[in-house]
Amino acid sequence: MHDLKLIRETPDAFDKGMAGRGLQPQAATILDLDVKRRDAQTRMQVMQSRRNEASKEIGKIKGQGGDATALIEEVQSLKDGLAAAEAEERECAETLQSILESLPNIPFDDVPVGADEDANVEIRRVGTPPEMKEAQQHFEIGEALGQMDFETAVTMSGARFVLLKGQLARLERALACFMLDTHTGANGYTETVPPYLVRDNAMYGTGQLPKFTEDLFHTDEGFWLIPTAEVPMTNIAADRIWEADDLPMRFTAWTPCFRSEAGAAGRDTRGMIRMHQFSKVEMVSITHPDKSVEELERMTDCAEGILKSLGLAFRTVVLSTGDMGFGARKTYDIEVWLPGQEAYREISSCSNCGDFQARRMKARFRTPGEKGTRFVHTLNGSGLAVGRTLIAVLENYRQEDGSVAIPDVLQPYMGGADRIELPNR
RNA sequence: GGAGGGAUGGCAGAGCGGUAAUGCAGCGGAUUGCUAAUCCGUCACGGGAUCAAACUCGUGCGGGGGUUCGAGUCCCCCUCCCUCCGCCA
Repeated sequence: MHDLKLIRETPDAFDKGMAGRGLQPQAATILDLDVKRRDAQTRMQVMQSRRNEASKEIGKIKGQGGDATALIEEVQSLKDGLAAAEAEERECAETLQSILESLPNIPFDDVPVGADEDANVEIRRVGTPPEMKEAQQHFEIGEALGQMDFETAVTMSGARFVLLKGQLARLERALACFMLDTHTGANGYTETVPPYLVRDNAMYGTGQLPKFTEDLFHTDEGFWLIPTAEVPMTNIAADRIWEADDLPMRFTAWTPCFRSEAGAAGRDTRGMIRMHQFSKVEMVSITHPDKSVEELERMTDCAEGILKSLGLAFRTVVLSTGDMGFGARKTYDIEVWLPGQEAYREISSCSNCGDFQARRMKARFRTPGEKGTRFVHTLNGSGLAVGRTLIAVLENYRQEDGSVAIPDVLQPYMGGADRIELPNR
């Protein structure tokens, strides 16, 4: 949600932000509506003022047993004009609201301007992709191990689902536990187990609604399945006034995520890169407005730290203005090296949303000694997508004999095992 | 699933057709002074005015309709919360 006052004050900066998103200038339309709305409001208020005054008078006269017929008729005569002004004011306000809530957030000035991912800028590369004689894709490896079963998943759920078994199932759990332990330990996040089903207002708060319903799953009872734990964890701050001392709040959770992938038909159809259901360890920070810029660096560092611990090569890119998500002002994507694809693929996305979500969900804070409240800033980042991390481990740690080595830091979580062997047949 | 109760400012809490009490917290000020007390003001959002204020008008009692000169209050619809019973991990 955008701040109308800000648009009034700096319409050019607003349009520049929208241009970066590939949108036409919006400020003129918005401000025109704003002027119309205020004009209608002013006319409305003049009539309301007269009505209130007369009504008070009527009350007084009637209380004294007098005749107020003339005044009553006057108020009656105001009705049509008042109703018209009210309708106009309301119509403008609703239109304004629907425009403001459907426009994406304004990118920071240091975000590269561009239409799509081609304009993203790589800012660092960490680690070296391993030399491999014959790299395989994760589904080849997983199926050879006999522990990654797409066929069975299809029979019960259709495409974009997978059944993991045995040590691969455990590897998923091991990865998630390792990530959670790292974030709740060294990184200072508070672990949560949030709801996986939420209502409209929560989805509106983080920006999935009203525009992106087609990406979501919905139940007959009116719940939405969370596409990321960002939704329930960010909404922890919703509709409250916090104390400045409460900030920053840092939450993490390991949850399933549900996405319809409506716009992704035909993409990543093989394997478990793009699933309707996947698990992810998410980080959310609720910060003071002055701290969100540095918090994004911190959060990205936390995500990268997991990859470093796992010994996986990756690169970090800044998304261009056209490639960023709806609510973000700046986003870092972390892409892990997948030998089977000979490509870096997204495994984490860390975003600073500024006050965009906070405004939608009325998440505010108060500072002692200051009057009034301000909106908090919200950030979210994957730390990491567990399914894709599992893929990365399989492809990067596959041995020439077909077995898969287990990274050192995961071995305690795998019952001490140091590799996953091919089945004896 | 059945039966009830409720939603009012940051929080607590009155009001039942005639300008939204009061308390606590916060903010501004005054005063006395010793680990704070007392008093006054302020205390949501929006419009107008202003360099900015003072000022002024309006809206706001979960949301939306209706009745009325006038609705927190009466009527209708919806949402959410709570309690009890039933069922259940």
